Amino acid sequence: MTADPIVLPSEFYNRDPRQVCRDLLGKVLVRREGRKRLMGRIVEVEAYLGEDDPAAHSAAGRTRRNDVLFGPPGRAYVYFIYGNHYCLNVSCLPDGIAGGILFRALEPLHGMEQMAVARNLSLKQLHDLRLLTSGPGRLAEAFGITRERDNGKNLASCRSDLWIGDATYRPEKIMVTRRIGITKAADMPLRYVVAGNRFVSGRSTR
DNA sequence: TACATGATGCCCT
DNA sequence: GGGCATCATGTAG
Repeated sequence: MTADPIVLPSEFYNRDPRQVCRDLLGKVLVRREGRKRLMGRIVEVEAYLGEDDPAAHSAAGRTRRNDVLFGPPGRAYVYFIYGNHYCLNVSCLPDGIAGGILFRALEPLHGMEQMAVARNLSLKQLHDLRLLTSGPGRLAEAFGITRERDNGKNLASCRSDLWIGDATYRPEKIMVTRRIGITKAADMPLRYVVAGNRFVSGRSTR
């Protein structure tokens, strides 16, 4: 087994979500299951700016549901959507100021078999690895992420069983587009993708 | 207490 | 390309 990547400190997230988005592309999401590891390279994220962003969960002010977004940076904000799916976010900006980033797609790096089991995919379906982690609901399911288990967890600590590590990999080119699946503030360019990466969600991989 | 809605994915056509 | 499952949350009443 290769060594774990170095965990990114909470200061990394203590900035404008748009800047964190750019720097997060290419980093690695790690799930520790005992001695085993699930790892995926971050290739698609979306910024949610806080109380001034109509599309953000924090737009209506602080509630029990979105409390993590208002808390300290580098924490996991997990919510349940459409009665079916969990989505993973990380909080940004200092304690008291809302802001976060939605993880939309990963490139699987390690533990693909276990991800397939978590996604209820057969070996035959495994011919396309995009089915594992392309899309926010998919990647959450592949990594076993739920609100009960992970909401509020510190992603900036390698003592957590879910955290984000640095990587030597740097995306050649970053593309910025509109965010997916929202109606309010839909034309704001706040979705960041690794250009040309085949694990980016959506129809056109470009 | 009731109801509308949603940062999705899957299956069918 | 479109319909639909399925439920936590927030808001209205």
